[in-house]
Amino acid sequence: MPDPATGRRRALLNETRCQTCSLSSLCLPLALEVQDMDQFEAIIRRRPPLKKGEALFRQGTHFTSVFAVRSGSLKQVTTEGSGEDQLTNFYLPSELVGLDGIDEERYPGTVVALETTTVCEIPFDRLDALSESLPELRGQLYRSMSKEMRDDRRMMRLLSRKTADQRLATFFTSLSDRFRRRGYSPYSFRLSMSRADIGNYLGLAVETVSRILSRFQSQGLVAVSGREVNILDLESLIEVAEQEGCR
Amino acid sequence: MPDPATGRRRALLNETRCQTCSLSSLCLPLALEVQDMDQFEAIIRRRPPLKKGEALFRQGTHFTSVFAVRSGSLKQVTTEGSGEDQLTNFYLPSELVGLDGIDEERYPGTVVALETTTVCEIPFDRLDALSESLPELRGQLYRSMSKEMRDDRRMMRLLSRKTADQRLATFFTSLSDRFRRRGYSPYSFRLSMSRADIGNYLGLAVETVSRILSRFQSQGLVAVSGREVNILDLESLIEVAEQEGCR
DNA sequence: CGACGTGTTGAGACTACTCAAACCCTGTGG
DNA sequence: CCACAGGGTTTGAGTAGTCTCAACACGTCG
Repeated sequence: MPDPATGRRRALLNETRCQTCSLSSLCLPLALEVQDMDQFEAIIRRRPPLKKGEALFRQGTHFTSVFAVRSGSLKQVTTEGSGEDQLTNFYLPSELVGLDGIDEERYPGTVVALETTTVCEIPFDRLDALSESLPELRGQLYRSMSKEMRDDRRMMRLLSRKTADQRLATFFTSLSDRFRRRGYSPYSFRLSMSRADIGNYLGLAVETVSRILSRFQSQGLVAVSGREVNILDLESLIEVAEQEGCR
Repeated sequence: MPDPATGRRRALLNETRCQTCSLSSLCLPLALEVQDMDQFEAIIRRRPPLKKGEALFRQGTHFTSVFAVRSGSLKQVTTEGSGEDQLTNFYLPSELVGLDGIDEERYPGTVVALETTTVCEIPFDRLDALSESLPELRGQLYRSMSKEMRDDRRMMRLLSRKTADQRLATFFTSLSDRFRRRGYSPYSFRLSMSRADIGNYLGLAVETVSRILSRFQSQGLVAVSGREVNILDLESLIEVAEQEGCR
């Protein structure tokens, strides 16, 4: 009879195998050959699952690792001065958290789990060293950072040019797309974030988020019940998100 | 008597020497040892100066190189859909342009010179290859990208939480700081961008920019005459930029 | 059952936008 | 040398979208 503790340990080890991970086609080692993946897996550290509301790391603490989301979701919140918080990002499975901490060697925001969440910890010094001998890994790292910069620019455009309606529509179509890419339904999903989070992220008051959601519902674009979302007319939603010259 | 053409050629070559460049302490090779810098210089390509209004590259064209600004300034403009342009960044000397094109291998925006501008072209495949053998270069590249991500987050905060006054004040204090770091006066400088550019960047109408500048002037914070700027009270300007709970 | 967190709805206020017109440089051509 | 055109900038008046404040509804958990 096998020792249950060892069995559990082996199971945990197994879970960190990138080769068996369903996200491998989206995650950092995506471009790696099988033999290289072993090296990559060797530097990954397992983390116990985070409970809802738990912090992965806090703003200002020393930067040591980046993290790949394995399951669940997180938000990044930055507190500047004595002002109020700014929610700068939501992270879904396969996405890389913490890359913006490299420069100053401190995390520029607190990252909090929105639900039970598991992550792979990737110590950055080891990752950097490994990226020396694995050009594909290095390339993927450059691409990840570059993509995040592009996404940020898109967000800046949203915040400076789009109306509240367009922002919400963009938020939902973008979420839908991210779920689709990860193999989930693009039409039906559960929001792990509160209305307040959405508002903070999109630069809108909670009330505005709520109002517009109600209107979308009455227009037959979506069916929202609490945090449960059904997208009824993705086409029109995309149209709202991208309509121009509204201002 | 030396051939004037060769002389000119030699002068051009000389200008691309990082070791004699006044920006070396801010630029990409900042962390390199003298012997490594030679290797880095070997991959840099000289570009003829850009005239005001000329494009360094256009949105959607194939990504090949990143560029370090040597003198002058540029703006990055992204056109999405058939909507209007969004100005996503201004680039000053020593800053790196084009990093957001790595991911999709296409430049996500058109970058245009705001005045006569010289840049160093750094072919990315060569840079990537060199970053394999020069850990300091690789680290600096990671840091540059990470910093740009942090700056983007700060911009998102500005766009979603700050009033028009705060945005303008932030814009000026930030410019002032960037000039100071580059050895120019932090109090007196010439804007290379138009009011329209500033408005587009900050998510404000031109008229709003103009109005608030007039008010800042009457409040004794700055003296503005056309594109000539004198910061009279940097302290107060910073205070305006960071005041909280204004909304 | 009551309390709390979360979400919804309503009314009024305010910031920044749009439209419109005037102003001011700079360069150009007579 | 001046008149004039044209872009960029400033100022004014009215409007509209979003915020704030406030009350209320819903659901969950002790």
